[in-house]
Amino acid sequence: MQSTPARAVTTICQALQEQIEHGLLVPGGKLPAERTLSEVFATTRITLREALVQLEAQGLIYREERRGWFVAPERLTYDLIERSHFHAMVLDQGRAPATELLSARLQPASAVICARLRLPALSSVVRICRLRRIDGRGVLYAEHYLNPRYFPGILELDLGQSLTETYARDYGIRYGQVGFEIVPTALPQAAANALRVSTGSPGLHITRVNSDQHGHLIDCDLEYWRHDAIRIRACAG
Amino acid sequence: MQSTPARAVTTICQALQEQIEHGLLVPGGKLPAERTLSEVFATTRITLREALVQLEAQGLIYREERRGWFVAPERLTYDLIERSHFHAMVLDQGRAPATELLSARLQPASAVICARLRLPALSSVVRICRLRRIDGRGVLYAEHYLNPRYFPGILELDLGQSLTETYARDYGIRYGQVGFEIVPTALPQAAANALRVSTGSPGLHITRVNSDQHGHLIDCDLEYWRHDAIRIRACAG
DNA sequence: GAGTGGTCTAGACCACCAA
DNA sequence: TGGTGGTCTAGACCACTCC
Repeated sequence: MQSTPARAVTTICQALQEQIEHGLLVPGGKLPAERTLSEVFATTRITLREALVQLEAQGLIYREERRGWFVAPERLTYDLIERSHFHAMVLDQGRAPATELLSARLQPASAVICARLRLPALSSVVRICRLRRIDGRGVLYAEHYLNPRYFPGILELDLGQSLTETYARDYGIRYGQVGFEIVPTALPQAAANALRVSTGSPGLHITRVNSDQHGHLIDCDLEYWRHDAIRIRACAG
Repeated sequence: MQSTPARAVTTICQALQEQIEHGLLVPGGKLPAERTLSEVFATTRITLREALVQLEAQGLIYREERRGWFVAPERLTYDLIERSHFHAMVLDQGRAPATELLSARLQPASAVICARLRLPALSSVVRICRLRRIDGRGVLYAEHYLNPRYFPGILELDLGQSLTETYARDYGIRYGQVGFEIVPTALPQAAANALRVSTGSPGLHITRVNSDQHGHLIDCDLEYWRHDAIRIRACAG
């Protein structure tokens, strides 16, 4: 059937996959060192790494820059329609969310952001960069861009919390229409660094453009997810 | 700023990226041979290939099994809300669609399909496998599973056409509610073969579960897209 | 049949993480 | 400081594509 006569890489993938599926390697657990594994499978590190990269692409294992390889936990389900925010979503699914504020400041908007928010050239926007974790593992790097007109003084608030809740509590703003754009691509430098992922590894880029209950474009956010950490759901019709 | 002192791989990526963005390499065009490129950049094939794989992950270039590397065309925009079908979508975006029927038959449903279509164990389903192309390039491998109860005699019809139109024309069935599930993962063997992609390369897996205008679950399809060929849009609220 | 990509070997050095 | 992962070298053979 299969013309390929059992590649070394394939054999290694299957062996590891079997061990993982049978629970001999637990989610979040660390794999043995690459050199050890390459001895176990009687091959070179290069070949072994190719197998690991393939399992990484499948989402079965993941890598932490310079720390090693780990068994991937279950994906988070992200429902496009039931607009929940990160903390609630993660809690609902029995996991522990955390948010780390990386930076927040007022700055000139890039051309891309001006277009998304329909702002004139050289407008200022509030830019908030955050890292989100599930059970301690960084899964999402997000850049929020807010139209400052709707959010006076927001830089003084606690931005480690849910923005959705801050909007409602401090500004009386709730989300109305939301536009999504989902693109599978490599993680850009900033996202890769924050997620401690090697540069150029596959990721999922989600752009959200948010309007409030009155139809004003209030903000947008650029989300970069580890590709193995997410499953998107939606219902239409 | 950047602690890394300009890796060889990074340098190569930037050089190629620049050439592509400035149109010296046109979409669909073939890159020079790997050995040629490795000489141009004064490095080994292994290192050069790593750079190519990274550009592939970014969606800038793609590979055709044993045929070489090519510059990736623009992505197709797939709108979850405006339920259009493949042919119409592709035409609307000024491209040329094509569909190739790979197989079609009645067979016992797998457990996964039974669950999706809420069928009892060991039910039979119609399974239709197709390859879809844009401007001649294979971008989507799709497996359709139809509840045969709603589609008597469908295996006798021309399945190279739009199923959506066949449903409407021959069975008076239109789509009602549709459920989506989107998961970034490696392409499985069958999809990789059909798309002439190397096994285990990254892809996007979309599962659709379709109801008709009366709310009956009529079919589902498992779609496997080249990760660089698609951009998903949706609007909610 | 020539050339290409797919696969694999057998090393090496460095930077960083953990102990 | 030892071990790990990140990166790179300099080859090799095979199967397939394309001429």
